[in-house]
Amino acid sequence: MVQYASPALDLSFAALADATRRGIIDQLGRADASITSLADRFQMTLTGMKKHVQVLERAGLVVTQKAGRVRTCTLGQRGLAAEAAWIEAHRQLFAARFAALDDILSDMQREESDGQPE
Amino acid sequence: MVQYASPALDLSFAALADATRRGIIDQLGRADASITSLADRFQMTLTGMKKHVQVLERAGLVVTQKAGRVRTCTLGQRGLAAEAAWIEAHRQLFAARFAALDDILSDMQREESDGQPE
DNA sequence: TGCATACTGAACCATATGGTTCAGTGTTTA
DNA sequence: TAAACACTGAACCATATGGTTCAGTATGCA
Repeated sequence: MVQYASPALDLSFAALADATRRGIIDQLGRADASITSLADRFQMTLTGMKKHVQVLERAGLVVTQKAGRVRTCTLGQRGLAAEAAWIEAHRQLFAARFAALDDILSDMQREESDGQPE
Repeated sequence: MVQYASPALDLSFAALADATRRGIIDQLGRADASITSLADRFQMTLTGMKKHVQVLERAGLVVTQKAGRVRTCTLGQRGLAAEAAWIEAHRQLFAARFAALDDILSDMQREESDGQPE
């Protein structure tokens, strides 16, 4: 497991690769929530939910704070900026590749029609 | 591992959660490549590279085709549209949550200054 | 024909992941 | 003060991941 690149993106994309965790982000977008309420909603043990929240926290997507006996989870201020940036940059890569392909295809078509005037 | 949501996003975010695989996408953005050339560039065995390519392929991000004895890898036409859509939608969620917090804070400030006129 | 190339598949390994249970610890509240 | 609540941590389990090696198979070229 050589590391030539962003461990931050590793962590956040891995965090997003699980439906439960994407659901937690959805949920926290509506309102802050305790571990217990999230565990209820996603039908999971407290321990299981805590692990998911920790994954999101390590990725910087969620922030938690303990007040008394309840730990409240909130969306992290960092947001999804870095992830959006990577995705957008590479969306253009995909698009450019297909544009290049289109060029080749239209070149081929031009050549073809050049060979057969009208 | 209950599944209430998009296994497609599970696959693609998981595929993106690895620096080598993000690097492969980078590379394929510049030019199509064989398994061998990718394995060379990322200093990995053929078998190891093949596994990465398979992960990308299962996620629909890469398409491969075998001609003779060489398998050529290309970016998939599907692109990163679904992933971009999810991220953008949730970026707004994050933003909205902080806008709400700002409102609360400015309310608090207003109340405070109301109590202490000039 | 025969050797080099390019991939493929099985088997293996260490570590990570997604979950559980059980046994705590610290906080509220009746 | 005692019971209920909210979380925490350790231990365990099955499966997935990221890699390897080794032994093929199929293709291309001299």
